[in-house]
Amino acid sequence: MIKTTPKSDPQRTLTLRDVSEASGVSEMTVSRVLRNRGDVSEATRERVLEAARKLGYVPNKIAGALASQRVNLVGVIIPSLSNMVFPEVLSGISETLEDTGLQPVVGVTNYSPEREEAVLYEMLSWRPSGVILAGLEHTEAAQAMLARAGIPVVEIMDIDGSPIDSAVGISHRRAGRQMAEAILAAGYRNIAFLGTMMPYDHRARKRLEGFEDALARAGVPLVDREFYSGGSALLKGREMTEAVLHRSPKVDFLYYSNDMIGAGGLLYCLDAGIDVPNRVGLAGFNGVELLDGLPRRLATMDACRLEIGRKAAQIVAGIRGSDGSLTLGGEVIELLPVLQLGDTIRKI
Amino acid sequence: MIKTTPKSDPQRTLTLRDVSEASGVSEMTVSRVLRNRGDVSEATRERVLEAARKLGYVPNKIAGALASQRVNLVGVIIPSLSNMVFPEVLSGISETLEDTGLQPVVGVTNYSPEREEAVLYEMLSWRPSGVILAGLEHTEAAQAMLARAGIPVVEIMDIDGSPIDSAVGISHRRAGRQMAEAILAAGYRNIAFLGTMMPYDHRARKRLEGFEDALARAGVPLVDREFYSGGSALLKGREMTEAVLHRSPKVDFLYYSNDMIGAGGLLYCLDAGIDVPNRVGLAGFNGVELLDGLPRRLATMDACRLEIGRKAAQIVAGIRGSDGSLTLGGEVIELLPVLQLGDTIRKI
DNA sequence: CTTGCGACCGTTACCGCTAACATAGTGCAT
DNA sequence: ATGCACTATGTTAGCGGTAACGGTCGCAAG
Repeated sequence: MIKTTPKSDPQRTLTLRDVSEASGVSEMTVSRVLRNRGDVSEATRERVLEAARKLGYVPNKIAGALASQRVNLVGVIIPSLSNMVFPEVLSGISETLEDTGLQPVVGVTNYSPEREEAVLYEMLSWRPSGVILAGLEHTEAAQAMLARAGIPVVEIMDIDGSPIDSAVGISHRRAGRQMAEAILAAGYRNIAFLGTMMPYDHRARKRLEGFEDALARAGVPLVDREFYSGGSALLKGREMTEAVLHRSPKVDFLYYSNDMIGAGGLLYCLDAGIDVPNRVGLAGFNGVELLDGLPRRLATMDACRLEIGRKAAQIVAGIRGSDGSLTLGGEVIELLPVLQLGDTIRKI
Repeated sequence: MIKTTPKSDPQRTLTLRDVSEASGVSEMTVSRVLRNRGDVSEATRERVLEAARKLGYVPNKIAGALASQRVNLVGVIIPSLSNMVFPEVLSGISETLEDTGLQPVVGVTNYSPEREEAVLYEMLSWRPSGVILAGLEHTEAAQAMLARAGIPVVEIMDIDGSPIDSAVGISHRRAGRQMAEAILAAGYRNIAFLGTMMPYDHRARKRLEGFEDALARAGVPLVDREFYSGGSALLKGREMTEAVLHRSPKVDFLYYSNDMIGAGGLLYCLDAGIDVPNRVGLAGFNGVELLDGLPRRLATMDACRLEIGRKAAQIVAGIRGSDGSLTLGGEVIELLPVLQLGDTIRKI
């Protein structure tokens, strides 16, 4: 039986057969040429490429993936894009995925476990060759799906918990402790916390836990705390700072759950003529680039975002690290954030 | 012929057949249940759903898409994620796509036409049901691919040019002109421009063109200009502002190509004790949320980002707008940005 | 003159799912 | 009883590629 394609419709989307007919070889040979696989003579290779180019053929990866059982996609699931934190992780991921033939596909959950589950389901239904997702907390169904998927799963950002497969991140509890210790060492004793209210921002919660833990060990209670949700973080930082300083005048240190509200607080203090870091000290978390432009350098901790992205991508792609190490799965990689004192914690 | 699946391997990825065997109906019926299509009795529906749930079945969209020739993906191609502008457009897109069954898939070009072409090729090879991409400037090959693809194509952000299919955006030339007129009306006459150097940021270029055009018509030349690339925008804004004000002391207005460097400039001026807006006026572009937290409100123009995302998604999804209008393709929708004078242009 | 082998290219049988059509049962008016 | 409309389910034939294997041809070695 000879199959032919109707020449009539010029806008039909092209298939391998079109290229094969145009170049006088079999579909298989065209496929081989376009994938650079198997032996094809230089002459036919060029003939095929020429035909494909002229026709404007774009391969159908759907068919290809179904036939080969291989998909060059990696699902990346993150809580938010408006955070500046996650785009940076993404950079790390796509950067190292670039020369592996793998491609990241991003899904956003808005910090909702249910949305995460839905996004994950959708992604797995495209049979990606790996999944990278933020955090260690997921719905039961999501965990089951991941465990069943039979692909590398890397949970990033956080390592305080038990991963499904691999994990790359920092210990937020330890980060909170470290910051508390630095603050105590600088002599501050009336400390307040300002942060997000999001019930599902587990990492911010863990930082606060570590922070309070270290304070408690030194016998220093948290003097005040203030939470927010939504809105412009910079503005919220201003407002919350004003509120706390009015409500608790004796407060001498403000620990923010992220740099953005910390920056807002810093701007407020400078505006209000408050002596930073002597009257009040400030610290944030993340080490965002934005801070470089501020009048004073906010104390913060770098969360190793780029490096987390890189390592996670390496695991999914099965790449050796720069040190020659190969992570096969089931490993936990802890990165160590660096404390940057900046200009908003007084030197001892 | 009776097909059976080997029960041996418990980690084999599941197919419709597994669910069909587990629930005692044909694959087709399972397919119908899972897609909510066609008539299925309540009894079998529940039996099937139960079996699917218990097995942890995740459909294979690759096979489904190939068979049905329908893919619920929309390709979205943008220059950058670290700009805050594009995530907001994305929000608009995903928000309106949410209840259409369509799903956005994001690709990033880093302002490189070649990367855009590569990303587009990759995307089209997944046969999405629509493409949304930033700007009207693309490589020839990219334009050809889009024209051949036979799907809705929406070019966003900019309308100063000729679109392939549909376009939603603002006129950046006009935006530049409007800002120039407002600045002139406020009495400023020694105006400088500070912006990105990226050769492929066509929209910034067009704004500058419109800006200079309006100045020229009033017989006012641009006194100075300064370009940057890379680095922290806020910091660059500070540095560039300092450089310009030193080099051209008579400058009385600084027009920035985006709000981020504008904010840096504003912080510099406040630090340096420069009287804003009397000694020097400032204006940016975009209306980013960040600005709300600044000590003074920077003059800017809202670029209608959310609305652009929404409209673009509506076109791709074939949804009626809130006014009942239905865009079929080939239309250009111009949105009108709103000038916000803020506190950095003196009132007349 | 075979034989063997590698380079090159074609044939066949799927991949997992769905469109389209076919079939069996059921109730109801004729 | 007969036919018909309608519901609920099954059967068949692909979708557009690719893995695996088969064939052909030219040429050097036996």
